[in-house]
Amino acid sequence: MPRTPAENERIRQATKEQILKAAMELFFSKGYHATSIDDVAKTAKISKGLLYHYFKGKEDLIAALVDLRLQDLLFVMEAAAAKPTPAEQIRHIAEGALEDVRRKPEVFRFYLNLFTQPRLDPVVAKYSQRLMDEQEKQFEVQTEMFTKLGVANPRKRSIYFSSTLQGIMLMFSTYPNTFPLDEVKAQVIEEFCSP
Amino acid sequence: MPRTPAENERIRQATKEQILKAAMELFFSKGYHATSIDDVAKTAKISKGLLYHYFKGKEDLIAALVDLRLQDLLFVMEAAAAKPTPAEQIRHIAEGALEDVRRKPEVFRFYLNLFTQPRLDPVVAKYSQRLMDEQEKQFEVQTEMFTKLGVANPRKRSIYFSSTLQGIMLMFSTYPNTFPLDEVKAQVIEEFCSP
Amino acid sequence: MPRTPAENERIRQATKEQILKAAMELFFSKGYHATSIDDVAKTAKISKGLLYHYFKGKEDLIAALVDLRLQDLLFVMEAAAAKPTPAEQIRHIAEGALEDVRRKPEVFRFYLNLFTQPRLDPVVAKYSQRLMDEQEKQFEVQTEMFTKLGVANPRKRSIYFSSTLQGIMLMFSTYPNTFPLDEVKAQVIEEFCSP
Amino acid sequence: MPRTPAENERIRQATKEQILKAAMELFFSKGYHATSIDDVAKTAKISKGLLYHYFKGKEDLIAALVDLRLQDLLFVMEAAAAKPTPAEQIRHIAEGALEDVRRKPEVFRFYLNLFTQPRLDPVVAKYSQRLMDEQEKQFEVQTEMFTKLGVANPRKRSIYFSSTLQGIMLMFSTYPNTFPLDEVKAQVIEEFCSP
DNA sequence: TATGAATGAGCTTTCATTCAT
DNA sequence: AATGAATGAAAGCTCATTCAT
Repeated sequence: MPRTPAENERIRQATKEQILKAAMELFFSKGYHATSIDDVAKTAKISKGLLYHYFKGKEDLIAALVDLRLQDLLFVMEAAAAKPTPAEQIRHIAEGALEDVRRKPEVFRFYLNLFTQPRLDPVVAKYSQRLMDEQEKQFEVQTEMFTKLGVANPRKRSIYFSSTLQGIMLMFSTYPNTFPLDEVKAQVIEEFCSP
Repeated sequence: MPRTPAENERIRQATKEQILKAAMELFFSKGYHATSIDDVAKTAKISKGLLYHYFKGKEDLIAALVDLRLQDLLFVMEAAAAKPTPAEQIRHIAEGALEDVRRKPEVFRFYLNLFTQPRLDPVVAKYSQRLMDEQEKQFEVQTEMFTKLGVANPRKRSIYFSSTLQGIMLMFSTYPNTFPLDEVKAQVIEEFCSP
Repeated sequence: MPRTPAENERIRQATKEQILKAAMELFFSKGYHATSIDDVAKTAKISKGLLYHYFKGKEDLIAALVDLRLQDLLFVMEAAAAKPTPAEQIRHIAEGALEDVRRKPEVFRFYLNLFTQPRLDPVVAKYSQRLMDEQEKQFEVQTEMFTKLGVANPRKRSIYFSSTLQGIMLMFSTYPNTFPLDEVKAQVIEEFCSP
Repeated sequence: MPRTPAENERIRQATKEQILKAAMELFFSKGYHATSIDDVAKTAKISKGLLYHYFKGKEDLIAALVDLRLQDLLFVMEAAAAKPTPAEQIRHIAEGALEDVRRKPEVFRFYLNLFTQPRLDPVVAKYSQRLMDEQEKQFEVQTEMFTKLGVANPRKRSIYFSSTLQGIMLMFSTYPNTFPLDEVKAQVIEEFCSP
């Protein structure tokens, strides 16, 4: 008797997750190009063939990871938007971003690396672009928050805020052991979360 | 009739530069992994064999590019150190960095990409490390400047300054057409160059 | 409640036919090598596993198709042999063959393609051989017909007849839209069906 | 000192020929699909890499072979056209074709196999098409010859001639040991080369 | 009878590097 | 100093077939 569709679906999801987990682990530590499909399959303890049963190819793996990342970013943004005051909203963005990088600096590092990929890389560029597009969308929302906060030049303020935040995350993910994240975080919040 | 040794040396230097120029052009636009040795040789209009005569391999090319970059960074730092007052020194660092990224955003982007390379990439990681080491050294010098400037917590201030600067460069190199670099630059200088 | 054995048998036959129909459709249009087992199963709307339940493998599919083809050829030959006079017998062969190719040029094309397969193709060659063997057997029967017809050199005549017929079928199946099959058929019959 | 361009060209041509010869040998005996690039490289006694240095891929090999074939066909046709009378022209076509298949039945067989490839085979179909196109062009020329010969319905006559010729070649290449080519050839010439 | 997840051998192709000249 | 023919390891991917259910 064949497995039930539900059972199959369960197996599918479990295996896909297993594969994505392996891909993450390897991409994060060795990078996309230095990771081979064979590596991923071995790490996920499945055959290469099965990997191709679930993903169209190596590129599909990074596409899936980028999708997950975009969901995460969106999630933080939505949680921020749900806050009652603009000050709290901006504070949530800052804290969300900084706590995220604190927990998994190498993950941030990986996506930043993807983000800074040369624009003509034949495979990776399009995922870099997706991340940039999302960031741009979120930037608009964030500018609106600064407007409501009542600062003088909200667009410029928003840019400066994003730059500072990105810079901190970049620095922290580079020197996770020595960077004084708490202090810096406090200063950011002090500086940007009051009108 | 054989060339003179001096003539030979001139040709050698010219050819090496030609190769490095080609490598830069390609690495900056397509990235290290997507660029093949064949590409570099063709772009430099020389044979693959000759390329291997001057450079040990593909990795040696990126090593040379990183060396050039380190020289550039050092040069800015030395010029800054030569300024009479700490305020001017810090201002020079900020202006040097920002004008550099303004001129060649894709170059900064490339080195930032290298900088954020996963730590276990078997070939690229070590150049990533070199850039990090140099940045750390410069950070110490810069902290000294902030000390002389007389700010309360110079180490923290220096970190915050670096983060901001790096963040701005990252953002500008991502959105070179819309980022208001002049305004932001003015603000940075205002914020960090007075005690 | 279990199915009756008769019911089971009916389902078996229906499924096998479904699979063979799918295989035909795909082999005829894309060819044996370009058709995957997955294609066949999907087209037949059954699972891969079930396909393997009914057929030993991909090769078994082509074996079944060749068997069907041989039956068809045999059928025409037997119908011809049943005709009262040799002239009518030969005429029946010609008409049978030409009407067959008229109806399904791509089918003839496929078997001709199989027929002309290189002799060392590790999987397909043996089916090519079967078709050749059958044709040879039929050729003997046909030569006997020409003998009865009373032509001078019946063997040579039979060969010439077969060649002409095969040539016409080849040409028609290549240019089904422009080839004047009726005219040519009439000429063939005129030329070969009188002593 | 590097090799001279002329010397390089000589090496290139020799190696390319070596590869094409190996490809022919294998394609003719095992078929396109059953022949791997590895087979070809091993037979040509070169590395796989070198094969790709000279040919873009497996498909490029068959493209080259088809080009050679088209040249051969064209050559026969031009030689025929150079004959003074239409009867001699047609005779030359018949003899050219039949002598060619006599010499290398497996070559004809291979190209016929290619010619009869299913129309949707993703790689091979286009070369099949090229052969068909060329045959159609030659058919027009041949029809003109029959017109000059003064037969009643030259187009039909030309079709019938081509069909017969193709049929003979098909039969001979199938049964090269028993097919009475000389006799049949004589009959063809008798039948088609007089007004 | 029926499913589709899972395997693994083998394929085409790329590319850093070497080597004869 | 200079060329480009030649190599070979390793990559991404396909697919006939098997197997647990």
